[in-house]
Amino acid sequence: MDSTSCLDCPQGLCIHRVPLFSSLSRENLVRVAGLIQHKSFEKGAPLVAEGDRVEALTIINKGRVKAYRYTPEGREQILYLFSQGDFFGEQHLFGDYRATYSVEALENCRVCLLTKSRLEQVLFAHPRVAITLIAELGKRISQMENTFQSIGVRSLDVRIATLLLDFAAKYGEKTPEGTYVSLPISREGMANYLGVARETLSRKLSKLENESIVRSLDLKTLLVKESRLRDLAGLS
Amino acid sequence: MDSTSCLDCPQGLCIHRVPLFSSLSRENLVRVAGLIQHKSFEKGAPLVAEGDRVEALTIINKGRVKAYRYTPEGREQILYLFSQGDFFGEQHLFGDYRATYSVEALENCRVCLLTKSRLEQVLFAHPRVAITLIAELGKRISQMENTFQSIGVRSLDVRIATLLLDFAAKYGEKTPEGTYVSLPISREGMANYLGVARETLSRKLSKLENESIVRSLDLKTLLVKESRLRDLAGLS
DNA sequence: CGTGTACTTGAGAATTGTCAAAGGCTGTGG
DNA sequence: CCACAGCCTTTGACAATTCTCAAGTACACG
Repeated sequence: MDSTSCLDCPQGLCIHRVPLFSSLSRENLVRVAGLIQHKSFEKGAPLVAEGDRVEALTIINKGRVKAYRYTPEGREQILYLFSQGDFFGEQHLFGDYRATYSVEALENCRVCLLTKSRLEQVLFAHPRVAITLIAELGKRISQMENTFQSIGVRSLDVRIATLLLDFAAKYGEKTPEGTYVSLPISREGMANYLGVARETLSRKLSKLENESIVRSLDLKTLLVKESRLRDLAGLS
Repeated sequence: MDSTSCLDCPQGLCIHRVPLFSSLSRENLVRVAGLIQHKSFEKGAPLVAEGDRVEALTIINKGRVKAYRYTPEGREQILYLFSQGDFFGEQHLFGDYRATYSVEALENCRVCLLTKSRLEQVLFAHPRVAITLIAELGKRISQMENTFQSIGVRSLDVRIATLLLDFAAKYGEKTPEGTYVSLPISREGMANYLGVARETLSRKLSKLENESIVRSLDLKTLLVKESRLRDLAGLS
């Protein structure tokens, strides 16, 4: 849990990889970098707890994290999976000031932190960054709309195919035999994400395995045939 | 479908009611007002069609509209219901440039339009507005997270209670006998919104009526007991 | 006052949830 | 290196919920 300025970054300016600041010139990038702090978290460590006061925008530099809440019934509901270049916390900086979800490291990770006042400073000085931020939020909203729609879809098979395709796009590596997907979460996590029982997901995955559409190599690794998933998802 | 500047607004500056511009001084409000155009739409008229090129941020001035898509199965999936003070189109101004959903007037309505270039102009000149916009987007994301979670909730009864409470908060009028809710959409619309069959929603509403939790006065008007819905929704 | 649309209700089929038991992987300690 | 404990996952059987199809009813509109 060390905390250092971005200027001390071993590989130089890490924020050049953050899309949020892509509109900045090298000079301004250096200036912004000076405002950023770093932290590292070990697998399983909490980055934010629901109800916490949020002080900073967090940008993922390395590793994956999950954002989740507990439902009234005590089930963990995953809202987001963030990885390199993603950010979170912006809703709570200019609004309620309290985190509405918890965030936990799924792997060892490193993040950039930009406090509220420093972010405001950046936004005032660089309107282009504000517009990029607005665009990024728009993208996130669009993604949520897609998720939302796929939930409205009655068929669970379609929703599962869609989820696997999302994972393949984000965490997959294409090979001639298919796409190797490194799953960020357990079956239980996926089931909760989809809002179904763990057992139901198991059965559906088994069915897909029988049909040679996916193959479970490892609990955290799946070999999937994207083209056949697309058929199922109705995208074709 | 007349189109006039906001300065010609009958009741003076209508944008003073738009939260987005709440940070502006009267003077700047007048300046921004000059950049805004108006349009009126009759009930049933399309404001945007999916796939259209989006040229302007649209702010609802009067009336209600629905934003929706068609699922692959041909079902209409409602994504948002917007009413006075709400806005839409921002995702498509700084990103894909194409609308990812259609918008239709549910009642006669009037809207304010701010074109992309003019909005950028405003955001550059008034960083405070950009921050307000970011905050508003954050709020919308939070709402979507809530919706998302309530869909993750297995029990349909809970989801229905939550929806009715949302409607009561937005479109309800409290009286000693309960809250009179003017429903913006049909039963079919609600069912699609929840992602269930029309018939299932009917049955659930009948059950709620038997338990004297809601009373259907009219297809578009419901008398609901909010406290009992809150019990059902598990909020209490 | 009819006609069409939207809504409600019923019955059986299909899907999913729940509970219980068995299987498999991981890590620790002998 | 093996045995075992603990946890996650899978499978099975049955219960509960929801969907689909079909018929009947209420309401809005011309």
